[in-house]
Amino acid sequence: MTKRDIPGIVIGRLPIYLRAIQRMAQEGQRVTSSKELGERLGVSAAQIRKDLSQFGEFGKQGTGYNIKYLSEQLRRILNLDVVWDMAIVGAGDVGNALAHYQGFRDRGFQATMIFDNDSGKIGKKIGNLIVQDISEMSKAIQQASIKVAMVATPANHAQEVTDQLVEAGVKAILNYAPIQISVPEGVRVEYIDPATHLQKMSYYLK
Amino acid sequence: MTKRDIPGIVIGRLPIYLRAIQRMAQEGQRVTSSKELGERLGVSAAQIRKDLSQFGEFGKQGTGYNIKYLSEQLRRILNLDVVWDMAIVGAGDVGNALAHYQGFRDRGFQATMIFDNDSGKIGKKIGNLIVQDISEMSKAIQQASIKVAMVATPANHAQEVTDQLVEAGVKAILNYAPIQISVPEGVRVEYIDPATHLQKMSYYLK
DNA sequence: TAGATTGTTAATCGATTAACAATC
DNA sequence: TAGATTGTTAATCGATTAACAATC
Repeated sequence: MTKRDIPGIVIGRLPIYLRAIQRMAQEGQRVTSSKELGERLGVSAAQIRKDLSQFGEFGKQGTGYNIKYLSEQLRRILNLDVVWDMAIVGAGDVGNALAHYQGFRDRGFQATMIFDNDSGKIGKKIGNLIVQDISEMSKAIQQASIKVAMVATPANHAQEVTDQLVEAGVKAILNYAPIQISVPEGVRVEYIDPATHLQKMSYYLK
Repeated sequence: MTKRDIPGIVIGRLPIYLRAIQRMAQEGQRVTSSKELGERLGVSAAQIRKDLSQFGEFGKQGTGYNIKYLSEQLRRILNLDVVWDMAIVGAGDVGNALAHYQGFRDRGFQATMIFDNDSGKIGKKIGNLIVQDISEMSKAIQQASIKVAMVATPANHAQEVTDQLVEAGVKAILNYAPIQISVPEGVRVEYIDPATHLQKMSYYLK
């Protein structure tokens, strides 16, 4: 099943919009406009209206967008009306920080498993997870029907770990290893690599 | 001073190219082509040639690009022929992982300071850094002429911390707090928020 | 009603790709 | 020489913005 053809760049902005309006909601605000939201995010009002119009009509002329309603709609569109269980692969510093991170739950995700291949770490507790042997990973992920994983291994293990995850049925991978990984059609990968962000900024630095 | 007008989207791809060819170099490869690099990264060969041609002529017809030479050139373009000192703000799980992260050094950066406002953390050692009181931050950053910082505080402190960093002369901020921050002209900000990446993927998840 | 703001269309702008002469 | 691949131009494609009728 392929989604109706909405550009990936639009999909990528929806979580940004959602984050901003959820913050507005927290601050007690009830209504916003494409103008206000755009100013807060540094994007044009027209772009916000255009993006949202791909999915329906969520605003009212003259008044703008009801924050609670728009927030519900965005969460529905992004499939965030459920909480997705996640596996973490790698129990080093990054895996550790991810296991402790409190910010996922409110935003539709929770880490429920963490794996490593280091016998010194297996069985240890990190947050409320117990580090499992990576040799158990495939079985555990299949049994729990896990669809989302975060890879926090060294670069040289990222591809083999990815292959195992895909084999076990994972469909979305957030890769912290500083290397491009390849996956079959139908599996999504996003990358987090602080050094590439820093390097992009250092271009402007002198 | 403004750089000659090269699109930010091009600058953003250079670190990706650099990462890939440095890996090729590690694997002992001497030469590559826009075709090979493109296939590895999932971008078109034409795009790679076009991007690189913004900065000079780095290849040879018939043979391609010398990896060592291209790598040097990219590092020069990105101002990575020096190591940039960085400050970390926030000594929670994220700050801790950043302080321990071994991957920066090879890529042009090193964390040399970490700050927190929790008296229970101040004075403690994280990796080879000692957590300093955030009230000392401005002075310390100015004295060391630090230009790059990573913000790893809760969202509600990110803006005030940013203001202090900018005031102290920081020009590039990597923000891990899940909130948009505003900075004056001439200061760059990049964002890392795992939840937005996950939410982008979950759109495609059912 | 008057003012504000939406959703949408058409115009503009910018980025990507295809094609190819040059040349190693 | 023949084959490969660059750097660059022109064509295509896609994304953003401006403008405005509709309407709350």
